[in-house]
Amino acid sequence: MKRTTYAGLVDEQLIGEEVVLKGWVQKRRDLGGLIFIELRDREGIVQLVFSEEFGKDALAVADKLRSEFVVEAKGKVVARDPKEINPKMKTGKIEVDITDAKILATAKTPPFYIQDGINVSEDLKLKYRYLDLRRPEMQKNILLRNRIIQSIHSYFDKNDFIDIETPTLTKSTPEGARDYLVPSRVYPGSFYALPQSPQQFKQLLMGAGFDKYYQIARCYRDEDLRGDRQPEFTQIDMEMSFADQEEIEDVTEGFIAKVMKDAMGIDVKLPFQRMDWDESMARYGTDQPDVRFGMELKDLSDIMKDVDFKVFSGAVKDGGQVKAIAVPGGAEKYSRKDLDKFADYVERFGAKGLAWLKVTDDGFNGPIAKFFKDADLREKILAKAEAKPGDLLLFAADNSRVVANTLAYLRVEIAKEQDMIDESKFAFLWIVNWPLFDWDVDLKRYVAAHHPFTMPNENDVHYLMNEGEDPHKAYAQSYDIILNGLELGGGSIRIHTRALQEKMFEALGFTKESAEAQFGYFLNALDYGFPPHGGLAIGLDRFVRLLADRDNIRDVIAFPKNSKAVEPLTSAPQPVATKQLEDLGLFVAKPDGEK
RNA sequence: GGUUCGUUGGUCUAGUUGGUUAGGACGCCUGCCUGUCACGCAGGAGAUCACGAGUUCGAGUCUCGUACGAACCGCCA
Repeated sequence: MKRTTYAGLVDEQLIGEEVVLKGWVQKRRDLGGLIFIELRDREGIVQLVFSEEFGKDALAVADKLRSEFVVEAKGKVVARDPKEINPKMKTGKIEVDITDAKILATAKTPPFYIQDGINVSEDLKLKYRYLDLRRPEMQKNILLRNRIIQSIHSYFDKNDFIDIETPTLTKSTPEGARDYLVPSRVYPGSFYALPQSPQQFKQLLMGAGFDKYYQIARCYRDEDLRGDRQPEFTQIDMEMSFADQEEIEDVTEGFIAKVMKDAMGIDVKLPFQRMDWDESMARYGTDQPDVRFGMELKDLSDIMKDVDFKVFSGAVKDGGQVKAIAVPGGAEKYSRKDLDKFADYVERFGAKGLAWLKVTDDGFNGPIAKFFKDADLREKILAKAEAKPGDLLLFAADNSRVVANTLAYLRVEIAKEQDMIDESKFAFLWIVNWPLFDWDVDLKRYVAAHHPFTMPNENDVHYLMNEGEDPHKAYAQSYDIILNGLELGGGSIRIHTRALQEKMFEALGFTKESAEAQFGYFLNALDYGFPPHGGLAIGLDRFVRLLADRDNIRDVIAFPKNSKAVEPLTSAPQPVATKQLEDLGLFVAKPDGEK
């Protein structure tokens, strides 16, 4: 018997027709001489009816059916009696009277229900991922991911981009994340690295004259995991020659608009909002702001620099800042206990505490209110913080980094608690004009804010090229794209001349020799006529996750790793046979405590 | 590397001040049932309370350690 349609696609159009369906038993309801089976496949569920009057043998088969048995069934689609219609089911107006049925596979009782919204540990779901993936919500996520991928291919193909594969066995690089290494059998002691991104190769492809490149590329980073981070992940990677920042942003907006239309049926408004990095840090304390709500950070440093409250005035005098957010109506909503909890939490950002004031009709309330009795001062604070009676003012006073982290966290957390976010909105935003360098506190040196191939702003090139100027003052032609307060991806215009690229390495603390050793092949390539070029990469998993409205990217990846980078289904990683290690010339040190 | 929380039949969970037979729901098995759709009814099986040590007359419960899991910080664009 050949399948004629999917269970989930049987509808009123097919009434009177004979259909052959194949799928899994979702549910069996045995009423004796009458058995109902809910049959599930990737498109949905339909009710099958087994009774002696339709097929005696089929009824005997139905008697044996259990959850998750695989079954094929032939029967006639019929309209249900009006009083038997199930409005909760998409296929609830019809059912299939089964004349023939056959069990294709039996099944053990699954360790969890194959249905949406189950409350089961992530561990168990990952161990039986093939069962987890049978659940409709997971099927939906994976199908959505497919739709998005097809949409991306179609967009880039139509716009004359060329899909080119780049190696996954490549060279380790010192900058950025920790590499996954692959030992070489042919050269014992030497290693390939799995790419953190196809960055170098896509630039070389521009040098090769391919002009417009894209790839849906797997990338690998050996760092600890988070809800939105997996050790292997997928990037929508693209690069264009002879394009400036604006053209690359246009292409990106075009592809995002197409994906939103194809996968979600949503028309997004173009162009997206653009904001300078400096402004984003000042107003939101983060480079990935959620602009779906206000409650912005207000700088009160000037007002606070001479107040009696030493925590504030001292922070300003030490070169730091005092900033605040005003929580609308927060004076009532937040108790001292709630605020203590926030204070505990923000300690992890380095904050020494959390100062707050409740705004009343005639002054301030709270432990530090006594320092702010002066009416003039109060007016200044209220005006600057844009606060009114009934609001709660939350302050951070410290260096700019601690202040930003603390208030950025509180802003988002409180907005979530107070339902201030319109969840139906998709707020895309470009963050542009990044610093070219970042000071790394631990390494005590400058690192590339984006990566070492990023082009400085046209007007800042002199900081690098002229002797005696400070290269670290330069800003970059780089851009990140933010969706609902989460970084989707980013890119930059790249350096395409050897002279500037060498200066860049120099500014990052490379010696001529170390730059040559690490990136010599790339510097040499730049000698042979590279076009001006730039590009961008977007995290596919994160993008799909946001569109699927899930909390964790695991939900949009078929076989993800758990939070300890283990894949519970296969139990990878695993030790390997000594012979394999010998072939590779490897010797494994025993963990501490073992003999 | 660090912080916090967790681990009780297949699953989710209750478990009091440390006390006698570890309770419930769903699922599973058997039987009955021709209009169910969270089907119903009757009966039944199913637990090394993660592991190890300690305190105690007595530990699911208290203490310490270990393993595993989750979230977060560090790390990572």
